[in-house]
Amino acid sequence: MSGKTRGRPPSGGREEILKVTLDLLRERGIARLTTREVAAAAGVSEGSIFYHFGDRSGLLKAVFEQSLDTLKTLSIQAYMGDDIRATLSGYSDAICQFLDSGLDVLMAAQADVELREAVISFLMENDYGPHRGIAGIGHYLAEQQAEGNVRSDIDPKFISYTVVSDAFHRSAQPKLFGHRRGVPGREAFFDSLMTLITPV
Amino acid sequence: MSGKTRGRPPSGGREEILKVTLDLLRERGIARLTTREVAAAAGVSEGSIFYHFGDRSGLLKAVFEQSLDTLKTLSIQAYMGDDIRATLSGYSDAICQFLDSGLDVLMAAQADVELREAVISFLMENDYGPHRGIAGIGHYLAEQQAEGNVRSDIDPKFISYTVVSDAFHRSAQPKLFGHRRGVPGREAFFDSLMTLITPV
DNA sequence: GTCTATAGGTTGATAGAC
DNA sequence: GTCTATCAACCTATAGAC
Repeated sequence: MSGKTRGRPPSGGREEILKVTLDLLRERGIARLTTREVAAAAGVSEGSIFYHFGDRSGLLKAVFEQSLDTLKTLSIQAYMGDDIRATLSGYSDAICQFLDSGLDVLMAAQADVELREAVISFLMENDYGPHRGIAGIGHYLAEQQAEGNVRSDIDPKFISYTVVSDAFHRSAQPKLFGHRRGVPGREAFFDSLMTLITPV
Repeated sequence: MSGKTRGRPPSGGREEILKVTLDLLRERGIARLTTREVAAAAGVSEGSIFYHFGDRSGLLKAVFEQSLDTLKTLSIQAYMGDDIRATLSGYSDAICQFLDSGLDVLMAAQADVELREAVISFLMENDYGPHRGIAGIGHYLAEQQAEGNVRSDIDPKFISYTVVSDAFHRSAQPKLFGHRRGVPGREAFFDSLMTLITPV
């Protein structure tokens, strides 16, 4: 490996196919995603798609893995600070940003058993999943608790789970139900949360 | 209307088709759901499917609406009592029970723009959605708060949202990620929640 | 209402030239 | 690596008998 992304960019075709596929997937849904339309939208021939990805399934898996692999860089580390609220809120925001497209991918995979299993395997192998975020926030809060910045009678794990499941719900509800009714604004959510966990 | 389900059951064929469709949909995914296989599994001819539902889309919409319409009977009313924990826990359990198949339907609909929009319209028309549960729990907790059974410095709406988003996450994570890591057990979750909202 | 048979239209995939 | 055919398979939907 001499650097970069490991031997590729001879003609951008492959990357364009990946990009277009994800776009079409999110707009029209995986059921309407045909190799024909991908080729047309990407400005390449169908042959190119099969040359690069083998088959339709291979194309989809590549798109899924590329999308989900952004989880690699998603860590609370980048948001950690003394301001608990800012830390939690910042990280939550980053999770939502990932889920905006990540959830579409995850849900699209549910449309086909084979893809479903492939995606779950990929997540397993890389240890990707909500448990990471939950654990990360949990450790952070435990530290803050040790320093007396968080009420001592609560379980950090519970709070961290609450933060992650909020981000999850906040991202998923609009997609599945078409609206945000019932979901508190970010500010309101963290206002309430801080009220609960701040020592008296 | 003379009663029952409004003029139907001449031969159970229609109901069997609906049942089998939902089963196949959940097992193999909507992308692999063909009218051919539904007919075979239901023990009817393809013609019957089109006679009853017009087209494949009609079949899917019928299945979706039938599944989602069980939300009609999902209310906190049935679980309300003086024991706050039992009330919340019982209702949460009922939500999860609905989501077990409801989420599969909701996510399957994401596979096709047309279905996606049809489902969202259906939900809108019936005012189905998380906001209902959130509001219901919110009112209940506000009452309990007025009676001094819930800490007075917290927003009932925040807690109710937390309960619903937990049920949501608890149901969704196993489907999307294939495991429950990071998700606290029901008991642990409500233990922590009660600790937070119980007056000192 | 249910079945059989069949038509019509897509779609994923391959082969071979450049 | 990319393109231009082209194919074989499959799937939705219809027509007509019972």
